[in-house]
Amino acid sequence: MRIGELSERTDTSRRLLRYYEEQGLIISSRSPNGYRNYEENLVDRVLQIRGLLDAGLPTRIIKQILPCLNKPRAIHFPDATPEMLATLTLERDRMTRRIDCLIRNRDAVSEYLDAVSGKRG
Amino acid sequence: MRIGELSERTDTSRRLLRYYEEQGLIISSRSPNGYRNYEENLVDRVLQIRGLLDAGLPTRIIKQILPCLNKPRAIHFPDATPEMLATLTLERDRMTRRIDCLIRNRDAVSEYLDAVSGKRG
DNA sequence: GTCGAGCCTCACACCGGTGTCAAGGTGGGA
DNA sequence: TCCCACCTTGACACCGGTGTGAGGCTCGAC
Repeated sequence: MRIGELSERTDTSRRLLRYYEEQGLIISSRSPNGYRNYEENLVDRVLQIRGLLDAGLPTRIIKQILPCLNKPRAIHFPDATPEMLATLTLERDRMTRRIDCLIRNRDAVSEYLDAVSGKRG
Repeated sequence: MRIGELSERTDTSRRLLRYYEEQGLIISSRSPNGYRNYEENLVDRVLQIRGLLDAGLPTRIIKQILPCLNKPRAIHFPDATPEMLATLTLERDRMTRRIDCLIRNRDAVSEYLDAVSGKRG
């Protein structure tokens, strides 16, 4: 599909899609006329990227993480250098801390909302 | 305590502490000489702010959330306007989605790491 | 052939979080 | 008294994610 369709289906501006490509997060083939061509699975990938970005990860980390997140994961391990594994481990731990922190605060907000809605009203 | 101590204890630059104050996330009294004075509990609060920022929330949202996260929560409900409750509800849901997304991806990374470490090595 | 929609690249601009530096006040110890 | 560490405000600058617009090409429909 072309960029317009991908843009609509992922609710992501064309600008951003080009940016993600520039950052190496997604790839596209080109038609003879220079138009980008996207595979069907890019839809999911873009949504995943958005989610990770929204979760606070920078593109350069996402770029490292994405290759591990493909479906037939166990089959074609990319060439995992020790540094990359270290980065991934580090990042996984960061994510865990982030998750814990988010959960704590989400629950606090939730409790608060419950309390407010439940009080004398 | 003064800004230097708070900075050390929270591992946060003085610059950022002033910025957080400027954004209304923390408050300080002033000594006659103009120096900022911080209460003991600011340490926890700053750490919480850092966590939320790191989790991807912008300061203006954190500012709204923080008042709900104080210890004697059930006691002094701040004046919760309907708009604010709506914002909080919205943000809570965003946090939940973020959490889910982070967990999914964290687990995927984790699985990948497990697979790599477990394969023929 | 021409018009419009969609695509291309390039570039400037914004905003939020943060670093850094300048110029200056404060205050305790040698 | 002087020095140094610490504080103040203010400004400029960066980086990453994103918007926007200019100038130009492509392609299908009329």
